Amino acid sequence: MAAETPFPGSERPVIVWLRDDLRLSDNPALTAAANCGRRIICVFVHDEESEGLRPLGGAARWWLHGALQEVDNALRARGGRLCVYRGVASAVMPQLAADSKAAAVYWNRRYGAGERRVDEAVKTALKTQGIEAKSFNGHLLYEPWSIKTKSGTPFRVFSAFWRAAHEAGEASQPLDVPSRLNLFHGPCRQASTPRVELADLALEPSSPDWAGGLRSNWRPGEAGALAQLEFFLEEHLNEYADLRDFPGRLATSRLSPYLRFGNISPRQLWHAAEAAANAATNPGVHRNLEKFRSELGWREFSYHLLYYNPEISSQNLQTRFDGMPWRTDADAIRAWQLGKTGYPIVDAGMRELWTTGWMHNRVRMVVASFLVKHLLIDWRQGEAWFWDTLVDADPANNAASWQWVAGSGADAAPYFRVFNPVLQGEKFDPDGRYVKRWLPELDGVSSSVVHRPWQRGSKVEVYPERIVEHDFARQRALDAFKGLG
DNA sequence: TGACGTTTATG
DNA sequence: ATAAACGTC
Repeated sequence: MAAETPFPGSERPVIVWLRDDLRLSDNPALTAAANCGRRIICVFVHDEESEGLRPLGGAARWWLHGALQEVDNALRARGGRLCVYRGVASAVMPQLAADSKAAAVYWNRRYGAGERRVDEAVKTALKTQGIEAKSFNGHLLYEPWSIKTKSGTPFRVFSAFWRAAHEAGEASQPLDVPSRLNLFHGPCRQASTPRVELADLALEPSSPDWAGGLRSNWRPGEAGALAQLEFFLEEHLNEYADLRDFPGRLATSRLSPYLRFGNISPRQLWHAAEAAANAATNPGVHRNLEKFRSELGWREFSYHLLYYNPEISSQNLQTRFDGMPWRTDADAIRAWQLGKTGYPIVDAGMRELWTTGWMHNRVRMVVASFLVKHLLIDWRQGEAWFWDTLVDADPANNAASWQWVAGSGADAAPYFRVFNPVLQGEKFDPDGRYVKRWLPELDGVSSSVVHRPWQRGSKVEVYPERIVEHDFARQRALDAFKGLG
């Protein structure tokens, strides 16, 4: 067969390398490519081989598939397509750039250690080939190196970090989808590495197909993100501060998986929330806006911690926790994973997670506290389960939040702060609406005992026995903490 | 972005 | 007698 030009056309194209920025709006790399006037090739490389890249969990893989599909659809609607490859990115990208005779490769930055190593290797290889490599900020309001203490060290306390972030200036305005995209629409051939179909990546579960609950609860991709944002701003922003902690109210934004894969950007949320607040007339608008923004702030802080603590998902930030006498208890872990601990608020959360790939934020704190403190099981076990089951499993947020709950984090909850799952349930799910949604065992149980079904008179016979009793577990956790010195 | 036992204030 | 307030984990 005669050799054919992999990417025909006389003019040298620009490659946009998409990663955790699966959107067309507010995408600085894409906008820069559009502005440079060259033809644009949009590329995704599925890299499961490079050292230091953590393989995605099952739920996240499902989301990634849907988000990539949506990017491809959006590009096709504009006369282009998404070119998908598989392999070691630091080899594939330079080869692809050479084969396509690209003038430049643009991407939005990542902040994990392994990801930065890969991106650095790509940049070095491209420059050796005389190809321009340029990176942008599409993932954060404030990149880690732009926020520092007066003495030049990274922040370790959220409130101080967030105050300094405000002083660093307002997040910049989001970019529109480029009005003119000169997209490449050819067959995406490459001489060295064959292009693959999205389905070839096998990101979706096949048999058994466990993704039904995910499919019926989520619509991955940019259009789904914008729809969810509009719904949240319309229905829930104006009661956000008061109701976000009540899992029965569905008052949170539910935007986390979209942020994780960059189906929407924090800059878009920052400014869209402000616009919605300005248009509202009810009292407390400012308080709700600031509360929502501070949740974006926690995400920023997590990325700050990840950048300065590359091993955050495997190493205690406070090394004294290395001496914690974690228990080995496979039965307890299994009961926790399955939502059969005997505590309704814990069990409801874990079943919501298993069914939908997501869990309400308040309940995440309760189930995490239960695993780490009541069961004395290493937070890394919980982090790993969340990594595999959450559609929003995020390299920064997941690890930083688990360490926060465990008490091993930088600015962590004190270890002696042990959530009482009964009181948390009664306080934040007073009518039992949330636990009943996920626990059919509790049908018809009165709200007065729905969070303590073992109590005499609750008439709950089928509910799992408590795997550990609260007072005992609390004391055991406090003793273990005291032993850390 | 807790819980809990104890003390103190108020009637 | 009950509820704030307080100290400790």
